[in-house]
Amino acid sequence: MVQRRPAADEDAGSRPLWFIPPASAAHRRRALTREDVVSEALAIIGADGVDALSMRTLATRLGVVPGALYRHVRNKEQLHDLVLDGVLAEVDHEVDDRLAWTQRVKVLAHRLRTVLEAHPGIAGLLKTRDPLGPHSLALAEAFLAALHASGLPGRETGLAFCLVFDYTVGFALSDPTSVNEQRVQNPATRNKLHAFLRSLPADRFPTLVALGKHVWLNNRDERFAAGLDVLIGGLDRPRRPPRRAGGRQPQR
Amino acid sequence: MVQRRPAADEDAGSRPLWFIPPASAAHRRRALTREDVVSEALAIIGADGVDALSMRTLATRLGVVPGALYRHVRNKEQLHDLVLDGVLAEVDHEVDDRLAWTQRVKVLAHRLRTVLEAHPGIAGLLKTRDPLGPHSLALAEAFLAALHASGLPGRETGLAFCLVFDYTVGFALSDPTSVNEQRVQNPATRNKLHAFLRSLPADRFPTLVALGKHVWLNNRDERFAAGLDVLIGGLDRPRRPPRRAGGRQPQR
DNA sequence: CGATACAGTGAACGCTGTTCACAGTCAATG
DNA sequence: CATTGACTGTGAACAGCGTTCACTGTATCG
Repeated sequence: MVQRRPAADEDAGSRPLWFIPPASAAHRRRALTREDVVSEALAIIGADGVDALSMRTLATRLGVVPGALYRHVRNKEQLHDLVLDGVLAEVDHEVDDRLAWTQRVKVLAHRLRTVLEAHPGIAGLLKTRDPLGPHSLALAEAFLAALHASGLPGRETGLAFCLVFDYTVGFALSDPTSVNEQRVQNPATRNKLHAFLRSLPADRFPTLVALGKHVWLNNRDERFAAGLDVLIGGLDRPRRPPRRAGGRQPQR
Repeated sequence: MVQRRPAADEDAGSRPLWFIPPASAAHRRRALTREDVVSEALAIIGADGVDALSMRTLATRLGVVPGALYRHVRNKEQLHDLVLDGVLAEVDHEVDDRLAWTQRVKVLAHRLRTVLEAHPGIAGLLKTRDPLGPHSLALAEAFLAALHASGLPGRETGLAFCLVFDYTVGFALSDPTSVNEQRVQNPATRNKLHAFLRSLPADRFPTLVALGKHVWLNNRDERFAAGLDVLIGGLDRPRRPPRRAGGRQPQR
Protein backbone atom coordinates (compact mmCIF):
# COMPACT_ATOMS: atom_id res chain seq x y z
CA MET A 1 0.00 0.00 0.00
CA VAL A 2 1.43 3.29 -1.10
CA GLN A 3 0.95 6.41 0.99
CA ARG A 4 0.52 9.10 -1.60
CA ARG A 5 -1.29 11.95 0.01
CA PRO A 6 0.31 14.02 2.77
CA ALA A 7 -1.39 13.53 6.12
CA ALA A 8 -4.20 16.00 6.43
CA ASP A 9 -2.88 17.73 9.53
CA GLU A 10 0.45 18.32 7.86
CA ASP A 11 -1.14 21.01 5.76
CA ALA A 12 -3.37 22.22 8.53
CA GLY A 13 -0.99 24.30 10.60
CA SER A 14 1.34 21.74 12.23
CA ARG A 15 4.62 22.81 10.70
CA PRO A 16 7.19 20.16 9.74
CA LEU A 17 10.01 20.04 12.26
CA TRP A 18 13.04 20.02 10.07
CA PHE A 19 12.67 19.44 6.39
CA ILE A 20 9.86 19.21 3.99
CA PRO A 21 10.66 17.37 0.79
CA PRO A 22 10.06 19.61 -2.18
CA ALA A 23 7.22 17.43 -3.38
CA SER A 24 9.10 17.03 -6.60
CA ALA A 25 7.22 16.69 -9.81
CA ALA A 26 7.99 13.00 -9.87
CA HIS A 27 6.16 12.51 -6.61
CA ARG A 28 3.17 14.81 -6.73
CA ARG A 29 2.40 14.74 -10.39
CA ARG A 30 2.49 11.34 -12.06
CA ALA A 31 2.47 9.85 -8.60
CA LEU A 32 0.21 7.05 -9.81
CA THR A 33 1.36 5.25 -12.94
CA ARG A 34 -0.06 2.31 -14.80
CA GLU A 35 2.77 0.24 -13.39
CA ASP A 36 1.69 1.14 -9.88
CA VAL A 37 -1.84 0.08 -10.60
CA VAL A 38 -0.80 -3.21 -12.11
CA SER A 39 1.71 -4.05 -9.41
CA GLU A 40 -0.78 -3.31 -6.66
CA ALA A 41 -3.31 -5.46 -8.50
CA LEU A 42 -0.73 -8.26 -8.59
CA ALA A 43 -0.20 -7.84 -4.87
CA ILE A 44 -3.91 -8.20 -4.20
CA ILE A 45 -4.18 -11.27 -6.39
CA GLY A 46 -1.09 -12.81 -4.89
CA ALA A 47 -2.55 -12.36 -1.42
CA ASP A 48 -6.24 -13.09 -1.84
CA GLY A 49 -6.77 -14.44 -5.34
CA VAL A 50 -8.23 -12.88 -8.42
CA ASP A 51 -11.74 -12.69 -7.02
CA ALA A 52 -10.56 -10.28 -4.37
CA LEU A 53 -9.48 -7.83 -7.06
CA SER A 54 -12.17 -5.21 -7.43
CA MET A 55 -11.73 -1.72 -8.76
CA ARG A 56 -12.86 -0.36 -5.43
CA THR A 57 -10.47 -2.28 -3.21
CA LEU A 58 -7.66 -1.63 -5.64
CA ALA A 59 -8.39 2.08 -5.57
CA THR A 60 -8.61 2.10 -1.78
CA ARG A 61 -5.26 0.39 -1.40
CA LEU A 62 -3.75 2.98 -3.71
CA GLY A 63 -5.28 5.77 -1.65
CA VAL A 64 -7.45 6.88 -4.51
CA VAL A 65 -11.09 7.04 -5.49
CA PRO A 66 -12.34 4.24 -7.81
CA GLY A 67 -12.92 6.44 -10.81
CA ALA A 68 -9.31 7.56 -10.78
CA LEU A 69 -8.16 4.15 -11.98
CA TYR A 70 -9.84 4.74 -15.31
CA ARG A 71 -7.22 7.36 -16.10
CA HIS A 72 -4.64 4.58 -16.26
CA VAL A 73 -6.60 1.56 -17.41
CA ARG A 74 -9.48 1.57 -19.86
CA ASN A 75 -11.50 -1.02 -17.97
CA LYS A 76 -11.14 -4.09 -15.82
CA GLU A 77 -10.62 -6.37 -18.76
CA GLN A 78 -7.52 -4.48 -19.82
CA LEU A 79 -6.32 -4.54 -16.26
CA HIS A 80 -6.63 -8.31 -16.42
CA ASP A 81 -4.52 -8.39 -19.57
CA LEU A 82 -1.77 -6.43 -17.90
CA VAL A 83 -1.94 -8.50 -14.75
CA LEU A 84 -1.79 -11.67 -16.79
CA ASP A 85 1.39 -10.69 -18.53
CA GLY A 86 2.84 -9.70 -15.18
CA VAL A 87 2.18 -13.15 -13.80
CA LEU A 88 3.53 -14.99 -16.83
CA ALA A 89 6.70 -12.96 -16.45
CA GLU A 90 7.38 -15.04 -13.36
CA VAL A 91 7.72 -18.21 -15.41
CA ASP A 92 11.37 -18.86 -16.11
CA HIS A 93 11.52 -19.77 -19.77
CA GLU A 94 15.17 -20.72 -19.96
CA VAL A 95 15.74 -24.45 -20.42
CA ASP A 96 18.88 -26.45 -20.95
CA ASP A 97 19.08 -27.08 -24.69
CA ARG A 98 20.85 -30.36 -24.18
CA LEU A 99 17.84 -31.98 -22.58
CA ALA A 100 15.58 -34.11 -24.69
CA TRP A 101 12.67 -32.11 -26.08
CA THR A 102 10.27 -34.17 -24.01
CA GLN A 103 12.06 -33.16 -20.84
CA ARG A 104 12.17 -29.52 -21.90
CA VAL A 105 8.45 -29.43 -22.48
CA LYS A 106 7.78 -31.13 -19.16
CA VAL A 107 9.95 -28.70 -17.25
CA LEU A 108 8.24 -25.72 -18.86
CA ALA A 109 4.80 -27.13 -18.17
CA HIS A 110 5.63 -27.75 -14.54
CA ARG A 111 6.95 -24.24 -14.12
CA LEU A 112 3.88 -22.77 -15.74
CA ARG A 113 1.58 -24.75 -13.52
CA THR A 114 3.50 -23.73 -10.41
CA VAL A 115 3.25 -20.04 -11.23
CA LEU A 116 -0.39 -20.24 -12.22
CA GLU A 117 -1.36 -22.01 -9.04
CA ALA A 118 0.59 -19.48 -7.00
CA HIS A 119 -1.91 -16.88 -8.23
CA PRO A 120 -5.33 -18.43 -7.79
CA GLY A 121 -7.77 -17.45 -10.49
CA ILE A 122 -5.20 -16.26 -13.00
CA ALA A 123 -5.57 -19.37 -15.11
CA GLY A 124 -9.16 -18.37 -15.73
CA LEU A 125 -8.02 -15.20 -17.46
CA LEU A 126 -5.88 -17.23 -19.84
CA LYS A 127 -8.94 -18.99 -21.13
CA THR A 128 -10.65 -15.83 -22.27
CA ARG A 129 -7.77 -13.49 -22.97
CA ASP A 130 -4.97 -14.36 -25.33
CA PRO A 131 -1.62 -13.58 -23.79
CA LEU A 132 0.16 -11.41 -26.31
CA GLY A 133 2.22 -9.40 -23.86
CA PRO A 134 6.02 -9.55 -24.11
CA HIS A 135 6.53 -12.06 -21.32
CA SER A 136 3.73 -14.26 -22.56
CA LEU A 137 5.31 -14.34 -26.00
CA ALA A 138 8.65 -15.33 -24.54
CA LEU A 139 7.00 -18.25 -22.80
CA ALA A 140 5.18 -19.30 -25.95
CA GLU A 141 8.47 -19.16 -27.81
CA ALA A 142 10.09 -21.47 -25.28
CA PHE A 143 7.29 -24.02 -25.56
CA LEU A 144 7.23 -23.85 -29.33
CA ALA A 145 10.99 -24.18 -29.61
CA ALA A 146 11.03 -27.26 -27.41
CA LEU A 147 8.19 -28.85 -29.35
CA HIS A 148 9.77 -27.94 -32.65
CA ALA A 149 12.84 -29.90 -31.61
CA SER A 150 10.69 -33.02 -31.76
CA GLY A 151 10.95 -32.95 -35.49
CA LEU A 152 7.22 -32.70 -36.01
CA PRO A 153 6.10 -30.75 -39.06
CA GLY A 154 5.03 -27.15 -38.48
CA ARG A 155 1.34 -27.71 -38.40
CA GLU A 156 1.57 -30.58 -35.94
CA THR A 157 3.87 -28.50 -33.78
CA GLY A 158 1.22 -25.83 -33.60
CA LEU A 159 -1.38 -28.39 -32.59
CA ALA A 160 0.98 -29.84 -30.02
CA PHE A 161 1.60 -26.40 -28.56
CA CYS A 162 -2.11 -25.75 -28.15
CA LEU A 163 -2.51 -29.16 -26.59
CA VAL A 164 0.25 -28.83 -24.01
CA PHE A 165 -0.53 -25.22 -23.18
CA ASP A 166 -4.24 -25.82 -22.86
CA TYR A 167 -3.62 -28.90 -20.77
CA THR A 168 -1.47 -27.01 -18.31
CA VAL A 169 -3.75 -24.01 -18.10
CA GLY A 170 -6.81 -26.20 -17.83
CA PHE A 171 -5.24 -28.17 -15.05
CA ALA A 172 -4.22 -25.09 -13.12
CA LEU A 173 -7.69 -23.76 -13.63
CA SER A 174 -9.24 -26.28 -11.29
CA ASP A 175 -7.08 -24.84 -8.58
CA PRO A 176 -6.80 -26.43 -5.15
CA THR A 177 -8.97 -23.77 -3.56
CA SER A 178 -12.03 -24.81 -5.52
CA VAL A 179 -14.86 -26.76 -3.96
CA ASN A 180 -14.01 -30.00 -5.77
CA GLU A 181 -10.43 -30.04 -4.64
CA GLN A 182 -11.24 -29.05 -1.09
CA ARG A 183 -13.58 -31.98 -1.03
CA VAL A 184 -10.94 -34.55 -1.88
CA GLN A 185 -8.27 -32.89 0.22
CA ASN A 186 -10.19 -33.14 3.43
CA PRO A 187 -10.00 -36.81 4.46
CA ALA A 188 -13.40 -36.73 6.14
CA THR A 189 -15.31 -35.38 3.15
CA ARG A 190 -13.27 -37.60 0.86
CA ASN A 191 -14.34 -40.65 2.81
CA LYS A 192 -17.91 -39.46 2.66
CA LEU A 193 -17.54 -39.09 -1.09
CA HIS A 194 -16.14 -42.59 -1.44
CA ALA A 195 -18.92 -43.97 0.71
CA PHE A 196 -21.43 -42.20 -1.51
CA LEU A 197 -19.88 -43.73 -4.59
CA ARG A 198 -19.90 -47.20 -3.06
CA SER A 199 -23.55 -46.76 -2.12
CA LEU A 200 -24.63 -46.19 -5.72
CA PRO A 201 -26.74 -48.88 -7.38
CA ALA A 202 -24.17 -51.32 -8.72
CA ASP A 203 -26.35 -52.36 -11.61
CA ARG A 204 -26.46 -48.89 -13.11
CA PHE A 205 -23.01 -47.64 -12.12
CA PRO A 206 -20.83 -50.75 -11.89
CA THR A 207 -17.55 -49.12 -12.94
CA LEU A 208 -18.18 -46.07 -10.85
CA VAL A 209 -18.76 -48.17 -7.78
CA ALA A 210 -15.64 -50.19 -8.45
CA LEU A 211 -13.26 -47.47 -9.60
CA GLY A 212 -14.73 -44.29 -8.15
CA LYS A 213 -12.24 -44.27 -5.36
CA HIS A 214 -9.45 -43.95 -7.94
CA VAL A 215 -10.98 -40.88 -9.49
CA TRP A 216 -11.70 -38.67 -6.52
CA LEU A 217 -8.26 -38.62 -4.98
CA ASN A 218 -6.06 -35.98 -3.48
CA ASN A 219 -3.37 -36.51 -6.07
CA ARG A 220 -3.03 -33.32 -8.03
CA ASP A 221 0.72 -33.64 -8.49
CA GLU A 222 0.53 -37.21 -9.66
CA ARG A 223 -2.40 -36.38 -11.90
CA PHE A 224 -0.60 -33.54 -13.58
CA ALA A 225 2.62 -35.47 -14.10
CA ALA A 226 0.86 -38.59 -15.33
CA GLY A 227 -1.32 -36.61 -17.71
CA LEU A 228 1.69 -34.82 -19.07
CA ASP A 229 3.46 -38.13 -19.56
CA VAL A 230 0.54 -39.56 -21.50
CA LEU A 231 0.32 -36.44 -23.57
CA ILE A 232 3.97 -36.24 -24.48
CA GLY A 233 4.11 -39.97 -24.92
CA GLY A 234 1.31 -39.60 -27.43
CA LEU A 235 3.22 -36.89 -29.25
CA ASP A 236 6.38 -38.95 -29.24
CA ARG A 237 4.68 -41.92 -30.81
CA PRO A 238 5.63 -42.63 -34.37
CA ARG A 239 3.06 -40.91 -36.57
CA ARG A 240 0.81 -43.42 -38.14
CA PRO A 241 0.32 -43.36 -41.85
CA PRO A 242 -2.39 -40.86 -42.79
CA ARG A 243 -5.62 -42.37 -41.52
CA ARG A 244 -8.22 -43.49 -43.95
CA ALA A 245 -9.33 -40.43 -45.87
CA GLY A 246 -12.01 -38.36 -44.19
CA GLY A 247 -11.79 -40.44 -41.07
CA ARG A 248 -10.66 -37.54 -38.95
CA GLN A 249 -13.80 -37.47 -36.87
CA PRO A 250 -15.03 -40.71 -35.36
CA GLN A 251 -18.60 -41.40 -36.23
CA ARG A 252 -21.06 -39.87 -33.81
CA MET B 1 -42.27 -17.41 -19.61
CA VAL B 2 -45.08 -18.52 -17.37
CA GLN B 3 -48.00 -16.26 -16.62
CA ARG B 4 -48.84 -17.12 -13.08
CA ARG B 5 -50.69 -14.21 -11.57
CA PRO B 6 -54.18 -13.15 -12.70
CA ALA B 7 -54.23 -9.79 -14.39
CA ALA B 8 -54.73 -7.07 -11.79
CA ASP B 9 -58.03 -5.74 -13.18
CA GLU B 10 -59.53 -9.19 -13.09
CA ASP B 11 -59.85 -8.89 -9.36
CA ALA B 12 -60.72 -5.23 -9.45
CA GLY B 13 -64.39 -5.30 -10.37
CA SER B 14 -64.45 -6.43 -13.99
CA ARG B 15 -66.37 -9.65 -13.67
CA PRO B 16 -65.33 -12.63 -15.81
CA LEU B 17 -67.71 -13.16 -18.72
CA TRP B 18 -68.32 -16.80 -18.61
CA PHE B 19 -66.12 -19.00 -16.54
CA ILE B 20 -63.46 -18.47 -13.98
CA PRO B 21 -61.18 -21.44 -13.51
CA PRO B 22 -61.26 -22.65 -9.96
CA ALA B 23 -57.65 -21.72 -9.44
CA SER B 24 -57.05 -25.29 -8.51
CA ALA B 25 -54.49 -26.14 -5.92
CA ALA B 26 -52.13 -27.34 -8.59
CA HIS B 27 -52.14 -23.93 -10.21
CA ARG B 28 -52.23 -21.46 -7.38
CA ARG B 29 -50.36 -23.32 -4.76
CA ARG B 30 -47.15 -25.07 -5.80
CA ALA B 31 -47.31 -23.11 -9.01
CA LEU B 32 -43.56 -22.64 -8.95
CA THR B 33 -41.45 -25.71 -8.40
CA ARG B 34 -37.74 -26.23 -8.34
CA GLU B 35 -38.05 -27.91 -11.71
CA ASP B 36 -39.66 -24.78 -13.11
CA VAL B 37 -36.85 -22.63 -11.82
CA VAL B 38 -34.17 -24.90 -13.23
CA SER B 39 -35.81 -25.35 -16.59
CA GLU B 40 -36.31 -21.61 -17.01
CA ALA B 41 -32.67 -21.12 -16.05
CA LEU B 42 -31.71 -23.63 -18.72
CA ALA B 43 -33.79 -21.71 -21.23
CA ILE B 44 -32.00 -18.48 -20.40
CA ILE B 45 -28.60 -20.10 -20.65
CA GLY B 46 -29.48 -21.83 -23.88
CA ALA B 47 -30.54 -18.54 -25.38
CA ASP B 48 -28.03 -16.04 -24.02
CA GLY B 49 -25.31 -17.97 -22.24
CA VAL B 50 -24.57 -18.46 -18.61
CA ASP B 51 -23.61 -14.84 -18.01
CA ALA B 52 -27.14 -13.76 -18.82
CA LEU B 53 -28.46 -15.83 -15.94
CA SER B 54 -29.07 -13.54 -13.00
CA MET B 55 -31.47 -14.13 -10.16
CA ARG B 56 -33.37 -11.02 -11.17
CA THR B 57 -33.89 -11.84 -14.83
CA LEU B 58 -34.73 -15.41 -13.89
CA ALA B 59 -37.30 -14.19 -11.38
CA THR B 60 -38.75 -11.71 -13.87
CA ARG B 61 -39.19 -14.37 -16.52
CA LEU B 62 -40.96 -16.53 -13.98
CA GLY B 63 -43.24 -13.64 -13.06
CA VAL B 64 -41.92 -13.52 -9.56
CA VAL B 65 -39.90 -11.27 -7.29
CA PRO B 66 -36.20 -12.16 -6.91
CA GLY B 67 -36.39 -13.19 -3.29
CA ALA B 68 -39.01 -15.81 -4.10
CA LEU B 69 -36.40 -17.95 -5.84
CA TYR B 70 -34.69 -18.56 -2.54
CA ARG B 71 -37.65 -20.67 -1.45
CA HIS B 72 -36.66 -23.21 -4.12
CA VAL B 73 -32.91 -22.86 -4.35
CA ARG B 74 -30.56 -22.10 -1.48
CA ASN B 75 -28.36 -19.78 -3.54
CA LYS B 76 -27.02 -19.25 -7.01
CA GLU B 77 -24.29 -21.80 -6.60
CA GLN B 78 -26.82 -24.54 -5.98
CA LEU B 79 -28.80 -23.33 -8.95
CA HIS B 80 -25.66 -23.79 -11.00
CA ASP B 81 -25.32 -27.35 -9.74
CA LEU B 82 -28.84 -28.17 -10.82
CA VAL B 83 -28.42 -26.45 -14.16
CA LEU B 84 -25.19 -28.31 -14.73
CA ASP B 85 -26.79 -31.68 -14.21
CA GLY B 86 -29.60 -30.63 -16.52
CA VAL B 87 -27.14 -29.87 -19.27
CA LEU B 88 -25.15 -33.05 -18.82
CA ALA B 89 -28.40 -34.95 -19.13
CA GLU B 90 -28.34 -33.99 -22.79
CA VAL B 91 -25.20 -36.03 -23.41
CA ASP B 92 -26.17 -39.40 -24.75
CA HIS B 93 -24.06 -41.87 -22.80
CA GLU B 94 -25.01 -45.02 -24.69
CA VAL B 95 -22.19 -46.40 -26.82
CA ASP B 96 -21.93 -49.51 -28.87
CA ASP B 97 -20.03 -52.01 -26.73
CA ARG B 98 -18.53 -53.68 -29.76
CA LEU B 99 -16.47 -50.67 -30.65
CA ALA B 100 -12.85 -50.54 -29.57
CA TRP B 101 -12.46 -48.74 -26.25
CA THR B 102 -10.54 -45.97 -27.97
CA GLN B 103 -13.46 -45.30 -30.27
CA ARG B 104 -15.92 -45.37 -27.42
CA VAL B 105 -13.97 -42.79 -25.48
CA LYS B 106 -13.65 -40.59 -28.54
CA VAL B 107 -17.35 -40.70 -29.27
CA LEU B 108 -18.21 -39.81 -25.71
CA ALA B 109 -15.73 -36.96 -25.66
CA HIS B 110 -17.09 -35.54 -28.89
CA ARG B 111 -20.62 -35.71 -27.59
CA LEU B 112 -19.66 -34.02 -24.37
CA ARG B 113 -17.89 -31.23 -26.20
CA THR B 114 -20.85 -30.68 -28.49
CA VAL B 115 -23.29 -30.35 -25.63
CA LEU B 116 -20.99 -28.12 -23.60
CA GLU B 117 -20.42 -25.76 -26.48
CA ALA B 118 -24.13 -25.62 -27.15
CA HIS B 119 -24.49 -23.97 -23.74
CA PRO B 120 -21.82 -21.27 -23.59
CA GLY B 121 -20.36 -20.84 -20.16
CA ILE B 122 -21.49 -24.14 -18.75
CA ALA B 123 -18.05 -25.66 -19.01
CA GLY B 124 -16.86 -23.07 -16.54
CA LEU B 125 -19.18 -24.44 -13.89
CA LEU B 126 -17.67 -27.90 -14.32
CA LYS B 127 -14.31 -26.57 -13.26
CA THR B 128 -15.52 -25.38 -9.89
CA ARG B 129 -18.43 -27.67 -9.14
CA ASP B 130 -18.16 -31.41 -9.13
CA PRO B 131 -21.00 -32.94 -11.09
CA LEU B 132 -22.54 -35.48 -8.75
CA GLY B 133 -26.08 -35.28 -10.04
CA PRO B 134 -27.68 -38.43 -11.49
CA HIS B 135 -27.09 -37.59 -15.13
CA SER B 136 -23.53 -36.51 -14.47
CA LEU B 137 -22.85 -39.80 -12.76
CA ALA B 138 -24.26 -41.72 -15.70
CA LEU B 139 -21.88 -39.90 -18.00
CA ALA B 140 -18.93 -40.54 -15.71
CA GLU B 141 -19.90 -44.20 -15.64
CA ALA B 142 -19.87 -44.36 -19.42
CA PHE B 143 -16.43 -42.79 -19.65
CA LEU B 144 -15.02 -44.96 -16.91
CA ALA B 145 -16.46 -48.12 -18.41
CA ALA B 146 -14.94 -47.38 -21.79
CA LEU B 147 -11.57 -46.60 -20.25
CA HIS B 148 -11.73 -49.65 -18.03
CA ALA B 149 -12.08 -51.78 -21.16
CA SER B 150 -8.54 -50.73 -22.06
CA GLY B 151 -7.25 -53.16 -19.50
CA LEU B 152 -5.46 -50.50 -17.51
CA PRO B 153 -5.24 -51.11 -13.78
CA GLY B 154 -7.76 -49.30 -11.60
CA ARG B 155 -5.56 -46.46 -10.53
CA GLU B 156 -4.43 -45.68 -14.06
CA THR B 157 -8.00 -45.83 -15.25
CA GLY B 158 -8.89 -43.16 -12.72
CA LEU B 159 -6.05 -40.98 -13.93
CA ALA B 160 -7.06 -41.55 -17.53
CA PHE B 161 -10.62 -40.55 -16.74
CA CYS B 162 -9.51 -37.29 -15.17
CA LEU B 163 -7.29 -36.65 -18.14
CA VAL B 164 -9.89 -37.20 -20.84
CA PHE B 165 -12.67 -35.47 -18.94
CA ASP B 166 -10.54 -32.47 -18.04
CA TYR B 167 -9.28 -32.24 -21.59
CA THR B 168 -12.74 -32.12 -23.02
CA VAL B 169 -14.08 -29.69 -20.46
CA GLY B 170 -11.00 -27.52 -20.73
CA PHE B 171 -11.35 -27.42 -24.47
CA ALA B 172 -15.00 -26.52 -24.38
CA LEU B 173 -14.17 -23.89 -21.82
CA SER B 174 -12.39 -21.71 -24.35
CA ASP B 175 -15.63 -21.50 -26.23
CA PRO B 176 -15.91 -19.93 -29.67
CA THR B 177 -17.55 -16.82 -28.29
CA SER B 178 -14.47 -15.80 -26.34
CA VAL B 179 -12.19 -13.02 -27.48
CA ASN B 180 -9.39 -15.35 -28.51
CA GLU B 181 -11.51 -17.46 -30.76
CA GLN B 182 -13.30 -14.51 -32.29
CA ARG B 183 -9.89 -13.17 -33.14
CA VAL B 184 -8.82 -16.20 -35.16
CA GLN B 185 -12.24 -16.73 -36.68
CA ASN B 186 -12.40 -13.35 -38.31
CA PRO B 187 -10.03 -13.53 -41.30
CA ALA B 188 -9.11 -9.85 -41.05
CA THR B 189 -8.06 -9.92 -37.44
CA ARG B 190 -6.39 -13.29 -37.96
CA ASN B 191 -4.27 -11.81 -40.71
CA LYS B 192 -3.42 -8.91 -38.48
CA LEU B 193 -2.40 -11.36 -35.80
CA HIS B 194 -0.20 -13.29 -38.22
CA ALA B 195 1.38 -10.07 -39.42
CA PHE B 196 2.06 -9.13 -35.82
CA LEU B 197 3.75 -12.47 -35.21
CA ARG B 198 5.87 -12.13 -38.33
CA SER B 199 6.90 -8.66 -37.27
CA LEU B 200 8.38 -9.86 -33.99
CA PRO B 201 12.18 -9.69 -33.59
CA ALA B 202 13.38 -12.94 -35.14
CA ASP B 203 16.39 -13.16 -32.88
CA ARG B 204 14.31 -13.35 -29.71
CA PHE B 205 11.28 -15.24 -31.04
CA PRO B 206 12.58 -17.35 -33.95
CA THR B 207 10.16 -20.23 -33.56
CA LEU B 208 7.23 -17.97 -32.93
CA VAL B 209 7.94 -16.04 -36.10
CA ALA B 210 8.27 -19.24 -38.08
CA LEU B 211 5.45 -21.29 -36.60
CA GLY B 212 3.10 -18.73 -35.10
CA LYS B 213 0.76 -18.99 -38.04
CA HIS B 214 0.22 -22.64 -37.19
CA VAL B 215 -0.83 -21.84 -33.65
CA TRP B 216 -3.41 -19.12 -34.10
CA LEU B 217 -5.71 -20.86 -36.52
CA ASN B 218 -9.42 -21.22 -36.85
CA ASN B 219 -9.28 -24.96 -36.45
CA ARG B 220 -11.17 -25.83 -33.31
CA ASP B 221 -12.54 -29.09 -34.67
CA GLU B 222 -9.20 -30.29 -35.93
CA ARG B 223 -7.55 -29.20 -32.71
CA PHE B 224 -9.97 -31.12 -30.56
CA ALA B 225 -9.80 -34.28 -32.64
CA ALA B 226 -6.02 -34.20 -32.94
CA GLY B 227 -5.57 -33.57 -29.23
CA LEU B 228 -7.89 -36.42 -28.40
CA ASP B 229 -5.95 -38.67 -30.75
CA VAL B 230 -2.67 -37.81 -29.10
CA LEU B 231 -4.15 -38.32 -25.70
CA ILE B 232 -5.73 -41.68 -26.39
CA GLY B 233 -2.70 -42.73 -28.37
CA GLY B 234 -0.64 -41.97 -25.30
CA LEU B 235 -2.96 -44.06 -23.17
CA ASP B 236 -2.87 -46.90 -25.65
CA ARG B 237 0.90 -47.06 -25.65
CA PRO B 238 2.40 -50.07 -23.96
CA ARG B 239 3.05 -49.13 -20.33
CA ARG B 240 6.72 -48.78 -19.73
CA PRO B 241 8.27 -50.66 -16.85
CA PRO B 242 7.87 -48.73 -13.58
CA ARG B 243 10.08 -45.70 -13.95
CA ARG B 244 13.08 -45.32 -11.72
CA ALA B 245 11.89 -44.94 -8.15
CA GLY B 246 10.96 -41.42 -7.14
CA GLY B 247 11.41 -40.17 -10.64
CA ARG B 248 7.78 -39.16 -11.05
CA GLN B 249 8.54 -35.47 -11.32
CA PRO B 250 11.11 -34.33 -13.85
CA GLN B 251 13.78 -32.20 -12.28
CA ARG B 252 12.82 -28.58 -12.11
C1' DC C 1 1.58 35.49 -16.39
C1' DG C 2 -2.09 33.13 -18.62
C1' DA C 3 -3.63 29.00 -21.09
C1' DT C 4 -3.90 24.21 -21.35
C1' DA C 5 -3.65 19.44 -20.23
C1' DC C 6 -4.82 16.21 -17.00
C1' DA C 7 -4.86 13.29 -12.48
C1' DG C 8 -7.96 12.78 -8.95
C1' DT C 9 -12.67 13.87 -6.65
C1' DG C 10 -17.30 12.90 -5.32
C1' DA C 11 -21.47 11.56 -6.62
C1' DA C 12 -24.36 9.08 -9.20
C1' DC C 13 -26.41 5.07 -12.32
C1' DG C 14 -27.70 0.54 -12.96
C1' DC C 15 -26.60 -3.78 -11.99
C1' DT C 16 -25.61 -7.92 -8.87
C1' DG C 17 -26.75 -11.77 -4.87
C1' DT C 18 -29.00 -12.11 -0.64
C1' DT C 19 -31.92 -11.28 3.63
C1' DC C 20 -36.07 -10.33 6.21
C1' DA C 21 -40.56 -9.09 8.23
C1' DC C 22 -44.92 -9.55 6.44
C1' DA C 23 -49.21 -11.05 3.77
C1' DG C 24 -52.00 -14.37 1.71
C1' DT C 25 -53.44 -19.09 0.79
C1' DC C 26 -53.56 -23.85 1.22
C1' DA C 27 -54.01 -28.36 4.08
C1' DA C 28 -54.69 -30.59 8.16
C1' DT C 29 -56.34 -30.45 12.71
C1' DG C 30 -59.53 -29.97 16.86
C1' DC D 1 -67.04 -25.93 10.44
C1' DA D 2 -63.49 -23.03 12.48
C1' DT D 3 -58.78 -22.62 13.84
C1' DT D 4 -54.05 -23.48 13.42
C1' DG D 5 -49.83 -24.08 11.15
C1' DA D 6 -46.95 -24.52 7.21
C1' DC D 7 -45.29 -22.39 3.40
C1' DT D 8 -44.92 -19.51 -0.96
C1' DG D 9 -44.47 -15.03 -2.77
C1' DT D 10 -44.08 -9.78 -1.71
C1' DG D 11 -41.68 -5.54 -1.20
C1' DA D 12 -38.11 -3.29 0.54
C1' DA D 13 -33.73 -3.01 1.84
C1' DC D 14 -28.38 -3.90 2.25
C1' DA D 15 -23.86 -4.10 0.60
C1' DG D 16 -21.22 -4.65 -3.12
C1' DC D 17 -19.89 -4.31 -8.08
C1' DG D 18 -18.02 -1.73 -12.79
C1' DT D 19 -18.38 2.47 -14.93
C1' DT D 20 -19.41 7.47 -16.18
C1' DC D 21 -19.20 12.42 -15.67
C1' DA D 22 -18.96 17.30 -14.39
C1' DC D 23 -15.81 19.51 -11.69
C1' DT D 24 -11.42 21.01 -9.07
C1' DG D 25 -6.91 21.86 -8.40
C1' DT D 26 -2.27 21.48 -9.79
C1' DA D 27 1.81 21.30 -12.96
C1' DT D 28 3.61 22.33 -17.26
C1' DC D 29 4.17 25.00 -21.53
C1' DG D 30 4.04 29.06 -24.54
